[in-house]
Amino acid sequence: MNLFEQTICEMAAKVLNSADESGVWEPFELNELIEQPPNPEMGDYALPCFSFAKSLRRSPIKIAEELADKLQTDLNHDSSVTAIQAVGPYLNFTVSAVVMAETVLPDIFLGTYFKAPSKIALERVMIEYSQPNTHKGFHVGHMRNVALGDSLCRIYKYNGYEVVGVNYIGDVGAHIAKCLWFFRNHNTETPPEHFRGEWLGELYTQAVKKLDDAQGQEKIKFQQEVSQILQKLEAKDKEFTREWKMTREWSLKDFYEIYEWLDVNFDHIFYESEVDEEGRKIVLEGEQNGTFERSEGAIGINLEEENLGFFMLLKSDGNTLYATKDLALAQRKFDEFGVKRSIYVVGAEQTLHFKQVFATLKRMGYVQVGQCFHLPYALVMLPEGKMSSRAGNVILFSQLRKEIIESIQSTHLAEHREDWSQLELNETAQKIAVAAIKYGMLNQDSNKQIVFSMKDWLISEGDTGTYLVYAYVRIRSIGRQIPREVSSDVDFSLLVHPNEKKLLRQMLDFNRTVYNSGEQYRPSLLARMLYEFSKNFSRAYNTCSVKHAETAQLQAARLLLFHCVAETLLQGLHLLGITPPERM
RNA sequence: GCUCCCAUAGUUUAACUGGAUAAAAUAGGGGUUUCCUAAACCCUAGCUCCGUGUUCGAGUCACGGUGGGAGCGCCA
Repeated sequence: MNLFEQTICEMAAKVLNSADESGVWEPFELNELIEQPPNPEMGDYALPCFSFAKSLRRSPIKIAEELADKLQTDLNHDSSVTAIQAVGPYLNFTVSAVVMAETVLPDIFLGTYFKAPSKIALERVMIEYSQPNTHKGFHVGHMRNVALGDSLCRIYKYNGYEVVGVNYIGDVGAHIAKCLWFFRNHNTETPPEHFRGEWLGELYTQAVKKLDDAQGQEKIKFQQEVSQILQKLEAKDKEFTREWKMTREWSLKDFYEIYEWLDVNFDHIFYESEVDEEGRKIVLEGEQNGTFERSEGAIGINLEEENLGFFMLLKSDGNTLYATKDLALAQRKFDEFGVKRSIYVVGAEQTLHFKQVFATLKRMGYVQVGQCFHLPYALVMLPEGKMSSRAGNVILFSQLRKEIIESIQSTHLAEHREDWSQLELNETAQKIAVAAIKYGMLNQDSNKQIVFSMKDWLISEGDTGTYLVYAYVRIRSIGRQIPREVSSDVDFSLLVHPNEKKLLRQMLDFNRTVYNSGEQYRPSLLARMLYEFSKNFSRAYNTCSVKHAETAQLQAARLLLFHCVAETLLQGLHLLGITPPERM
């Protein structure tokens, strides 16, 4: 509850309790009801009166009128509330822009505002995301996961949680055997200098195709060869292990380069290869003590009670499954990392899988499963259907990155080519590209599919990441041109323009928006707020000039306001994983 | 066959979790640069898949359809 909400709730509680002797309204209860009117002319805060109708036995419209009448006498000149009016069934409050500015601007200027949430020390939470497979290409679908997970890590940290952001890389399994099979037996090319991991992904696709296309005797022969490689890998055969390690490094090198470019950092990286054995052990022990059962040669658990069917945990040939390793991984998260809360950022197609994993962990006696959450997100699709490394119809991340950078360089940065260093041109293009990609992945709800079309991602107008960073650089540009130090010692009463007030309101609500984004697992809330915020800045930029302010006092006040807008935008963008350039 | 997700201007998405006149972007039409970066701003036109129900009130909840996507024991 901020200063304004508190004042409003206290005023409303007082007058409600005097009107209704049967019930007692506490200010904090009323705070739950507080909303924001659809447009600022109606007011800044609204109290809907529907819920009072029953006990007061009057229509909400009448109640709002009566309350508004009674409250008029409570208004005085230095109050934070400047006007109260009834609009239909709503009681609307207009608050003082001056008080708002006094409340929020000095704190932002000093930086204390952004440090407040982290002062509350909350529990340790692990966020698992990215999970790419080695020997496959990193495509734009993987990017959605990375953007979501990274942003959530940043938001949770900001909100006071102790965050452990982890990756879980798939470096074992049948797809690797297929890739190596093709690499050894059918490949004629020499590995390229760069992006060897992507090249392996192509080999994998070719391997799948060759296996699918093969007929009769040949098909059987191929399948035996692949199966043999898989067994040799499982048995830690020296030669194959060496080859696996070498090619695995190629993929990892690609991944780490991408993470670095994206400014994504993990606190820890798990590999499937390290939990493989552990998982097998857990399942075999579970079979011994009767938690799991053998069925058709394989081991699994009957989850009919939970309405989740039969969950396979170990193949009949004794090889591990994805599920096997997930049990071991969960055990490590709880036992070794002591996490209280565990978030899995994984595609929605695995919703059933995680329900089964969590149910199995519960049967095994892990009470912590109550704090395990699968955060699903919908796929990035191609117009012709699902992206699949198997089928080879993917848009590689490296291609998206390359095209966006080329587009930025040629259409916008060309004009600076004469006077900027090559280094700055490159860094600026990178920052804008990262903004465009991450914002594009985060600005919509995660349970909605994204149909990928390259031309959509090259747009730099309107509701895009580029727009946000452009707003930021324009504010910084103001600062460079005004020969005046930013100071919080200004006359706040000069900030009277509606556009300025909108900005103040959004800054006042910033920390709450970040909090909600985290608790609801929705970085999109923050992304959208920042877009609206940038939009409001752009409007203010056109209506409230700093350079051409009528008086020196007004200039100083606006300079402070816009400086604070830039600081807030910088913080917000950072929480989305975006670092804006200082000029563009 | 069963289960889950999605459906809103021509297109891509919002709507504070059941509240006020459904809001942006883009595409379309028109305008703004002797003045802090026109990657911007202003004006204009255009929308809740179809039924039934729940209640003061439904884009939002329930049930039944239609269309798209995903999942359902040896893939990850």
